[in-house]
Amino acid sequence: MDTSSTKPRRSARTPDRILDVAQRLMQTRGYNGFSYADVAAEIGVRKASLHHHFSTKAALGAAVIARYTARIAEALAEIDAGEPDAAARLVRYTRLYTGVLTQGRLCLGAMLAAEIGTLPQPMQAAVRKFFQANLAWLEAVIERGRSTGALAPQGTDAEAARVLLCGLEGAMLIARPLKDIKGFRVTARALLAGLGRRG
Amino acid sequence: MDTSSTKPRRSARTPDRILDVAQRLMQTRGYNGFSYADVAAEIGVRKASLHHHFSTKAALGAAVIARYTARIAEALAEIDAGEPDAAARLVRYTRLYTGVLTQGRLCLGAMLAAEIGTLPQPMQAAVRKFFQANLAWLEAVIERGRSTGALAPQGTDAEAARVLLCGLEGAMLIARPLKDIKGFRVTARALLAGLGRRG
DNA sequence: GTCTATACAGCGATAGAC
DNA sequence: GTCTATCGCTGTATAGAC
Repeated sequence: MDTSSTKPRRSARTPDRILDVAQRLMQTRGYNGFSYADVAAEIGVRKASLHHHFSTKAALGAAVIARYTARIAEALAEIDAGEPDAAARLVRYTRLYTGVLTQGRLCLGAMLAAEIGTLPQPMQAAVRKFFQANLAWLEAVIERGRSTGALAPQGTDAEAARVLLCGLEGAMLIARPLKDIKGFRVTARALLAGLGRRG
Repeated sequence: MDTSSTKPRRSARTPDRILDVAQRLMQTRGYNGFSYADVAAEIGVRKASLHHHFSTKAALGAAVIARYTARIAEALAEIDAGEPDAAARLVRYTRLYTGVLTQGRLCLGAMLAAEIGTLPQPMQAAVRKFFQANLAWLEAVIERGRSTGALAPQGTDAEAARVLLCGLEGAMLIARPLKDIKGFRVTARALLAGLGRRG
């Protein structure tokens, strides 16, 4: 999932800059691994100023995941609009992940999934929504691919969607400790191959 | 990965009890999500006493991941000793994951992988070693399965090993926010099916 | 909208008595 | 090996001036 920001121009409004920095820190260090002090230092304001825009850390976290999910939805809609072929749609989907990983980031959903038990309740619900949206889109694409003959996965559409989502999120998760982005690309390709005609 | 403890009997020595509690907290809340105070309260001692056994939190964290990796190695050796068939070995491997998940825990490796950028350097290296050990074992099992005809995965043995590892870790990661352990089981089964004869 | 100043809780860690 | 006591720091959050 890219969508780190459409254009991280310095002239962005302060709330957006806060969201950008908070999102990057959440994707690299986790929700429990960053503080208002980190964000403030990077934006160039004082901690207290952040509270004017996002009253609590929980509110900031919720805003970040909400924007992230919305941007993913936009990205998926763009893929649908630009790619008629199901297999090509999935390739573009995996490229979203590659984009994030090459920035040294983890998918925000994956990071928050790991921390799920420590998150404020609204964020927990948002994480769940995020994965459900991804699964729903993938399932629809796979269904389409099966009907046109572009894809022939084993098992149900829902199962194939989940295998792909879990495989990509897991590959991203593991790529960073292994310091092996190339391995992620290979794994992503193998996952797509598994959905192919001979799958 | 189970190995939460061979026997969590209450009469265990204090260092072991500390390790047990710390491990469970690390698997449920993450390294950045628990404190000495949490462990001390649960063990029934004071924070200062923990420092007598593990001088720093980093040392405690390193001890937990080292023990975890060693126990996994034991579990894999047991599988090798007890199961000649490659496919059956993989089934037992996935059961290790199911055991952890049904305890409400995440694989320790997966949790620490998410937090990797915030961990003390020795822990980062240990996480990497953990995944390398898992991949090496899986690759050997898959190679054996291919040679006996029990398995016929697409791609190389290394690719198939990585797809399985990433798929299982990712499925575990996502199962908790989705509150869907059943979905994990289905996904694990689908991943194994993908390595089968028609794969 | 940003600042200074501050409150207050929690953190990891240490000293020294028992 | 465990305790009490405490240190220094960082965390989130608030009050009120500018």
